[in-house]
Amino acid sequence: MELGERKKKILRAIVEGYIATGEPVGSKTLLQETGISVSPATVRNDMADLTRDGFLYQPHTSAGRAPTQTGIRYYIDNLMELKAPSQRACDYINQKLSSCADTPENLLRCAAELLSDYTGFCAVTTTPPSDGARIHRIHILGTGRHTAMAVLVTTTGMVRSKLFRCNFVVTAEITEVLQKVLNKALSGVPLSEMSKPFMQTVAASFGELLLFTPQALVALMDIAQQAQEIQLCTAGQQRILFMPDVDVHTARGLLSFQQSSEQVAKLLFSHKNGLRTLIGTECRHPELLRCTLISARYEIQGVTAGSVALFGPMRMDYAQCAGAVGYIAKAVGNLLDEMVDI
Amino acid sequence: MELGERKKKILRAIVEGYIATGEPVGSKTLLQETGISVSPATVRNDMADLTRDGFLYQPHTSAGRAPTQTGIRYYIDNLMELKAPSQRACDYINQKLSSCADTPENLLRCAAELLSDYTGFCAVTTTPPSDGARIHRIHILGTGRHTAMAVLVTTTGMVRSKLFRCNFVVTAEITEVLQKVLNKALSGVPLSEMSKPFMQTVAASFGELLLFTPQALVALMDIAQQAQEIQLCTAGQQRILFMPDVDVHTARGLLSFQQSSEQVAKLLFSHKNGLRTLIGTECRHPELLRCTLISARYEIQGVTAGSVALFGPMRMDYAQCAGAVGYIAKAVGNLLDEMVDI
DNA sequence: AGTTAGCACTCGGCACACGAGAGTGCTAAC
DNA sequence: GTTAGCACTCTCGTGTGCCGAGTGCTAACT
Repeated sequence: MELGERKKKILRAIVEGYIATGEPVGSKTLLQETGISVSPATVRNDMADLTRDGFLYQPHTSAGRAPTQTGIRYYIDNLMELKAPSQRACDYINQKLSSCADTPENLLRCAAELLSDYTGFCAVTTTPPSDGARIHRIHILGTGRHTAMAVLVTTTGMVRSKLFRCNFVVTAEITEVLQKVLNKALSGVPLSEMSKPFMQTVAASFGELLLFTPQALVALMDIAQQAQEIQLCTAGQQRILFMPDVDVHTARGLLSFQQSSEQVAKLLFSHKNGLRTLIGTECRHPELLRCTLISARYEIQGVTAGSVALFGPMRMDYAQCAGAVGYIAKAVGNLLDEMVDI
Repeated sequence: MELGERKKKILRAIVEGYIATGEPVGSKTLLQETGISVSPATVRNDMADLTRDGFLYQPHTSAGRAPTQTGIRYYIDNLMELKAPSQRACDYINQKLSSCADTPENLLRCAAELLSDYTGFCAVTTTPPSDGARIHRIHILGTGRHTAMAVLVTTTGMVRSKLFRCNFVVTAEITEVLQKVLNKALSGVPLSEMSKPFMQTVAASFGELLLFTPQALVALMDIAQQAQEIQLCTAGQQRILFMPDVDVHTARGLLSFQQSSEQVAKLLFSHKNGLRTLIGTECRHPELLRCTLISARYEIQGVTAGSVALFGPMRMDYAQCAGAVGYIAKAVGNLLDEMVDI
């Protein structure tokens, strides 16, 4: 729906006023706080139209107007001006992120913390998905008399490790042989193929070595499994209880929702690129009915990869928060670009 | 203070009634639900005494009595019978714990989850402190063109790793030499000595190799640092919002408190062995004013090590929860005993 | 046709009162 | 030391009345 200029101004003023105070905005206060020079009655007429068309609602007859979800959506799509973080904030963010850029996990943890600190809401970042990653190299190290460590390096540069117990005494000779055999058998194998049946056929080919390999194979399978899962970094969950307009019920819902990593990952990956804001029912999840989710996909080498996201209440400074999410997603992408190294 | 038998019975009935219902208990209901065969008036007299002595309080004149913190403390110390988990629950716990007993971290994460699931409250476990641990062995692996991985095995069997970037191309020859040199220089060194000045003197002794070692040394220093810190595993934080009698203020306090790992670790390690229950102000922390903390130290090879703990509301089934904390701490200790392997 | 002034109207929030019910403390008798 | 009886206190839910903010409508104006 196309709105007239004045109605746009009024809608914008109401959305921003409501965001700032949490109170429905009346025709009189609206005129005081904007430069619009018409009478309150005119504003009321426009407000009545906007209410009829679903952009505003009245909590009760003698209250002002607050924006509906539709109204906020229109504001975001047509009226809002994205606010990038200030120069000082950008400098701070870049400096912090660079200092954590040793591994992707660390960088993403740091990014989540920064975003949460900056906005005061709950931030979530994801590692890049490992689509099509293959096994690049395997290391086997002895770490104890009966324990060893399997390290898996993928073609995407990801490194994951896992300890496993052995029912034989671990010696340098054995780990060396194991490592050689495993690399020979598994180098180049896609992570997605590291299934139980496949491992059994691999194990069958080991002949007399079979005695020493089972635990290592199980560990490698676990690592491959785990490496394919998207890792989530969450920061500022405790802030959920400090968010404006968040009642216990909403807080419970949001916390419960975030307990399921799969659920969160699925939601964050349900848009393909750029910045997206979902408000209330747009999240398509009953537990997020009163929440906002702002998320951005970051890119590595020009390809859409992981996600940077912010969970907040329905009433938030969308312009500022979306600006921050977008900025941090870009920064994370750039740093991960530099990190690619195989 | 020594109480008469009937008063003990009455206090116990009030504490347990209050725990079960959350409502102050009246003289009449008390008689209905216990086998005490005296008149309500007698009970009222005793209740008046118990109130005067600080064990009970009245929210208002026409309400029954609820236990004060002093009353609950007396109940825990003198009246309560610890309830161990049922045979079935024990079997379940043991089976779950065994299946996670590959690394101490995993086991403790699993223990926290079990404790939280069993009680419905928020559980925290800690890894054993690494007092006096020394470097047992160091592995250096190439993981990318410019990245490598340092793995540190301590004399206590702990294994920790960290990736680091190198400003030279990482080859098998270099990692092998590095590993040899680092092991020679650092094996047997206590983690607590891995400080910056010490590392500088070590670096100085490397001669021409100096070019290749700085990043590895920094990584090892970081690992040593990190390995000396107590790791906390927290489970069921989202349950804080579902606990009975927990208002938003208390929930905020508890969540904020748990944000600081040092703070939590300090509190958990402030008793030396066995089972401890702290209620309300006994926690000596304003944010835990309305909370209960039940914690137990587990032992490895007969020596007090880490801690298993439960954060809950003031009103909880102390007998059951303390029983569970105690049981799981024992189970964790036993499994860690078996895991020691150097 | 759009804008404005005026005015009656609606409704939430607050204060207050009132009765019912639960549970007590006190007194006098056992 | 224990008990029965009774008056008392306090919370909670309900109902009433008033205030004020903000509206919608109508009629007049540009």
